[in-house]
Amino acid sequence: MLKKKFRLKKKYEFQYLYKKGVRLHSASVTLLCAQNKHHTSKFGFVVSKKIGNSVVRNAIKRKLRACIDIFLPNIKSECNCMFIAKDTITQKDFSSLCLEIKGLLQKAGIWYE
RNA sequence: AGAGUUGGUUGGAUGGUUGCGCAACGCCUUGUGCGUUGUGAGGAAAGUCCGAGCAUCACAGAGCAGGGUGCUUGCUAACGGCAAGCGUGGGUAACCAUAGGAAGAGGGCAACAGAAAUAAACCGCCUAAGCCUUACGGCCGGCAAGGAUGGAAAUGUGCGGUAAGAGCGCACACGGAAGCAUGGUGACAUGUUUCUGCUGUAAACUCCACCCGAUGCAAGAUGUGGAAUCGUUAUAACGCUGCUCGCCAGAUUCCCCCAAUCGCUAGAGCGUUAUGGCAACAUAACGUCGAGAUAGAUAACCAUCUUCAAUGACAGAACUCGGCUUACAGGCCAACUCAAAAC
RNA sequence: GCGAGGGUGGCGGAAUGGCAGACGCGCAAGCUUGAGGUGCUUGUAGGAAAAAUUCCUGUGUGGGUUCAAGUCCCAUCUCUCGCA
Repeated sequence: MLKKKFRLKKKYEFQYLYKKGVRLHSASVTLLCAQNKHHTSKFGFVVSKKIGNSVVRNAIKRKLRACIDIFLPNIKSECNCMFIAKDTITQKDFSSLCLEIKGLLQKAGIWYE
């Protein structure tokens, strides 16, 4: 699970990403990312009310956080990333979601082996 | 064994590994740190439909308007909740449903159909009295028994009565109102006497009785720099309520900042036992402390046990309680009803 | 968390408790034209029956009040909006 220091918290951070972030899409997730001035990368997760009730939404957020926790050593620092879930995400299981996010990070150019 | 009714209960347990929130303690490299220990969602946490606490708003106040409730007695901090009853309706029954005061305070509405819709005469029935006519019959009239309709046509049956008829009279039945008696705390029930035959609608307005000040933790408290406008002994700008009164000397807007800290969890709390009560519930004693986040923590995997099964339902605290309503895989328990084979 | 408003033909959108679907758009058929457009007329909720026509179901869903409910009351589902 991802610790709090790696998470996006403030509203202005989210607003900045919505305005300036680079958008990349996959089947069930949208990634927005941009450079930041800190030493660490930060991650935010957005799941809208349309996707399901609170139990479903919390479960999706947990899965996404677990995913990033696994990939954290392979991700470049100094980058803010936001993941927006689409409604198709409810049919995905954990392993295929991980592959999808790995592909997105590679597309964004912030992945290194 | 079948069909069914009602109520209650449960919503896995233990251990391990990897993680997350909060609290306490410890460490040193003093911070977006590490370690140890403890603790960490529900029966509905949900819907936000009611009722309270708490907070702010003249001094929390008055009147009007507006809103709510509506059989009785009790319970409760309070309630539109609950319990026990009453009346009415449904069901073979167990049982279920029930916003159930007033239409004699007042107006309003009742489409279409029908002669007529809250009072009547289209068809119909009748020529006894009066007038005309030799007579048949007609005029003047009388009647509301029968008849298309409709949710509703003014109580039903029989006898008398009559020209024809009619609660016009009588008997019985069915209501309604008032009085009295008995039982019950009461709603009401039973009996009886007198009068009486009145359309429905208040979940439309209304009347009657009772209740309600407004806003909600995005309440509010602490802290915080600058600018502008309005007001300052008055008919009070602004605010308290929609309006009127009454009260208040500071108020409003914009920019900046933190989305800071507090509020934030020991409470009408929970469990057991005893006593009182048909019950809801109350009282006493003993024990107990069980989340407090703020982009928002509870998860994943494994093993063992209980189990038909546990991989499985509905579903995630956001100031806190009491209810109501709705969603829900499966399991368990209790009480009762109907039909009837067989014994 | 707190609060407010809506749901009616294929679409938008009316309707005082009284024959549900005004009106507009769209669609279909006919007339007009050499042909098309425009214009005019008629029809158009769904289902069943060969047709005239008849029957049944229809205002998000389920109950209730009423003779009668899109309308009044209760519960519920869903959509939209506001409040720092």
